[in-house]
Amino acid sequence: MIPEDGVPLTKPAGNGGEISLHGEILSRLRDYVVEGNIAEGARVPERQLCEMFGISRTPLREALKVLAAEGLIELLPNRGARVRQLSRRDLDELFDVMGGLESLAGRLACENITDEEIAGIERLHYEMYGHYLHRDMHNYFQINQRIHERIVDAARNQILRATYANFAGRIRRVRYSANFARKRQRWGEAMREHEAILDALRRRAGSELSDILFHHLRAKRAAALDHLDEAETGAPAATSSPNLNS
Amino acid sequence: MIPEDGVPLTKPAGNGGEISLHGEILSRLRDYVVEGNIAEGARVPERQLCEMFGISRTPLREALKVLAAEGLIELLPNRGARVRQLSRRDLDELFDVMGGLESLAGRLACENITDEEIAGIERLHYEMYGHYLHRDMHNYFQINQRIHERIVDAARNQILRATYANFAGRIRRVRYSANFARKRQRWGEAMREHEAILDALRRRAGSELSDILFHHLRAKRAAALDHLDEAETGAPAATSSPNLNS
DNA sequence: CATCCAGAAAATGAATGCAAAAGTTCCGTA
DNA sequence: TACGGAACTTTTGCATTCATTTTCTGGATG
Repeated sequence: MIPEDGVPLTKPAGNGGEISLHGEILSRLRDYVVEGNIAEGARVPERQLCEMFGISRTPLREALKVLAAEGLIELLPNRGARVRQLSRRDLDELFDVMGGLESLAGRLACENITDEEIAGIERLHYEMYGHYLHRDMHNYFQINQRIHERIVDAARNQILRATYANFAGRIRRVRYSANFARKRQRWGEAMREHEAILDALRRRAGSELSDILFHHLRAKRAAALDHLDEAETGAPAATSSPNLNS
Repeated sequence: MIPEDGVPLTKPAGNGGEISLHGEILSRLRDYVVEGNIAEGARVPERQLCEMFGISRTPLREALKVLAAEGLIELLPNRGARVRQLSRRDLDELFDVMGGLESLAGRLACENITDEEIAGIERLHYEMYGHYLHRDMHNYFQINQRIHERIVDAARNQILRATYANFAGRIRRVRYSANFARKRQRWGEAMREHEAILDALRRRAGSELSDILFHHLRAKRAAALDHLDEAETGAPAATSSPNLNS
């Protein structure tokens, strides 16, 4: 009658050291798909992946079911799995949900964040500002992500954190290809919004920060999807030939 | 190079007519767990469920992996699956995420809802008010849920809808057992909040509705978890008096 | 009497097997 | 040549099998 203990596994977000083969395969396959190793809409070759991972079909198929539940792939009956192709509508929806989650994170962060954490975010902010001044898009983007992650961390909500990570994974490919910062105007706006975010955070103004973050994500969405429209309507067949002019 | 079409299956939320055995089992098993047929923290008997559903272990185990990813159960390596026991902290977090999702739903609903839909919600509201006056808790609760679902529907975001359904399933058992409405005071407050919700919806005041809904859920959370504390410790805990600053 | 350990029984995790469905090839016909 | 369809190959979905691990049982030992 001893209350049994045990460490739960199978976190939604991939953790480092998996024990079960299933968990290991799940993480690796998720990364494999998120990193874009399979074209959107293309088949997920079961047998081939089995050879690649050196396992049998059973654990791989279990991982496929989970990835399907996560929305990364879709299962067609008797026709196997395909990498999910995100429509314009899907992206709209995903960005909005991300906006809602960040909005929530900001609100909760205002309830829980410490002065030290705010100071840390401020440091990141100024670092990011430096990249902005130098037009260093890549590093700007990196720091930007880290700031948002810090806010999510400060929300002190593991479930929110896991959910956020899940959705972030689903749009990661698009986010990278978006490169919204190409537009000077938008970039400047984003910086100003980030200053407002910091300000609201300092004042622990939860509702206000919630609002700012939602609109901030909306602006990101617009930039990212406008870019998508350009790529799609401009040259249908061109898969990777963006004109890098500004 | 032919763009292949096909109807995606494997929706996160269970739909009516499943085709694959796996999907069918997933839905049925999810319902089975959510409805509380297995005690919290208890083992999920693989073999027994196989017999019950009349299938082999393979599709059942696939479903278990998915349910684990959804957070309904947890998998202990070499020791099988157990119904996830939600700690006080988990419940806090889940309610807050629900609050964030409803908050988002309200904001989006203000952008998209039609007058007809508002009229429909108004009818439900007055129906609910009738149940309130008659102290008919069960029907009050039913209508209450339907109103919140209507708002989520009006958000016009399928991903939000699916995510909301997922989390709603995870706390369903607690929500039912919560029976917050037992407390007269809280019940009256909830009614007033619902009037404010309707008002903000009519004015399409997105940010405002977002705020109201979050605090509405926070109040629900407090009521539900205070009730939990009573049940667990025997004495009402005075740990729930957070600063709900705006 | 409690504890520890060996062995049996059961459950788990993964591999393999098999029937059915989908996809492919190839040939006959208009 | 274009089309259709029959036969073959591949893939999928699920069942079954097998090696480990855990859990249960029972008895020996301090």
